[in-house]
Amino acid sequence: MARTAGSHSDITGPKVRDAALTLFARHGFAAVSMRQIAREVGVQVGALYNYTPDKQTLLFDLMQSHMDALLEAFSDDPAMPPRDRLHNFVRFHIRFHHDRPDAVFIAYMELRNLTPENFTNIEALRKRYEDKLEAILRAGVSSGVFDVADTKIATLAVIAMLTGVNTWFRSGGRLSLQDVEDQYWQMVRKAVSAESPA
Amino acid sequence: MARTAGSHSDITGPKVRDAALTLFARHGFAAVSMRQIAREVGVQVGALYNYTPDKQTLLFDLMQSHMDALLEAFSDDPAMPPRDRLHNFVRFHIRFHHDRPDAVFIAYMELRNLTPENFTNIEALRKRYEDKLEAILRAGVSSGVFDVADTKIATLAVIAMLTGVNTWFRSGGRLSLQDVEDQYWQMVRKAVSAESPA
DNA sequence: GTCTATAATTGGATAGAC
DNA sequence: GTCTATCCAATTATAGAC
Repeated sequence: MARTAGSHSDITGPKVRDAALTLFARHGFAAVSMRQIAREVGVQVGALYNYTPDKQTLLFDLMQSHMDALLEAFSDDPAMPPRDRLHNFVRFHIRFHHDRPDAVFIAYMELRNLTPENFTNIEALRKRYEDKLEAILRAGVSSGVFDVADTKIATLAVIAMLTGVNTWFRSGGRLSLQDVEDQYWQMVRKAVSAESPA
Repeated sequence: MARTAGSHSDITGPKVRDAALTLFARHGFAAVSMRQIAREVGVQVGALYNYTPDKQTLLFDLMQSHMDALLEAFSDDPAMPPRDRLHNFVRFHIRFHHDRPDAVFIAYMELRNLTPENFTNIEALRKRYEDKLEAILRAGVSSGVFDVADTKIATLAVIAMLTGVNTWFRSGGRLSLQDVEDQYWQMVRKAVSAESPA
């Protein structure tokens, strides 16, 4: 029952990741030292290296976990009408990103601090997520309910618009997350919908 | 006529700013050393301090110059129809940002590396730019040609969408900048326009 | 698993010669 | 205006005791 004194791998591991996530988001990867992370966790700097081979891998693992969770959490039903699938995507994207602002911030801002191999890996995951939205838009264009000149551009435009919510929205203000979801959905829906003939 | 040997303030000054802009955009402010900047310029590190009191001020000056240029370059005519004013804004924003990707990147990514006072200053400039778009949207809502639930949210949504172009578009590919402008204009126009009754 | 101590390097900024 | 030399603080990562 009694553990080795000072042994806490099951609890320290997550704390290292949490501390790194918070600090990297607040100050930036390059500006955060391993000593700062250790202080936040409550251990000495040497102990961190039981949980990550180096600082770069720590960053990469955080980004990969985030992208994996994103891909895992999104579900889409190709049998549904494109409009409903898009509505589902908009709500999901806003809510998922709102729930983890630090991870989102890091995943977008620290790409340049990844080694080339790690960068390629993360970009592939991002591409897989974009492809899910593009499939929805393409289905809608095929059936005539959507009208966009280029589904790839529309995909990037919609994702940029939705992710932008994280730069200004925090719960507890004048608007609820539901309000935000509703308003962005109206804008996205109109932006990609086919217009009724004049 | 002959200058003091080694005196090049008129040429070194801009070179310091150019080098800092490029390096900060590529690697991030915190990851770039004054020695790296000096090497890029072709001087020793001590010489840099003739052009900036410190590294923080160098960053701030780059961001402030960018925001000043942005505000200076945009022109709007409140007498024109809101739809034309919005079209003008979309084209201007895409083109201006496309022309200076490094400055745009820094202005969005390095806000957290500013001192609190400098941050407040830059944010005020950004707010002034956002207000220009919001005024256009408000005019269109008033006249009935636009329909958005909240002009502030629509402003942020449109700017996020348009600025997103910089993350993927580079001249010389499959699409011209004109193509991109046209497609984003269609999406923005539809997103904020009043829908014709069914 | 965590600690202390340390190696080896690099950082921003300054002083003083030219 | 630029250079060389330097100060002092901070960095990542490792070694070895417990």
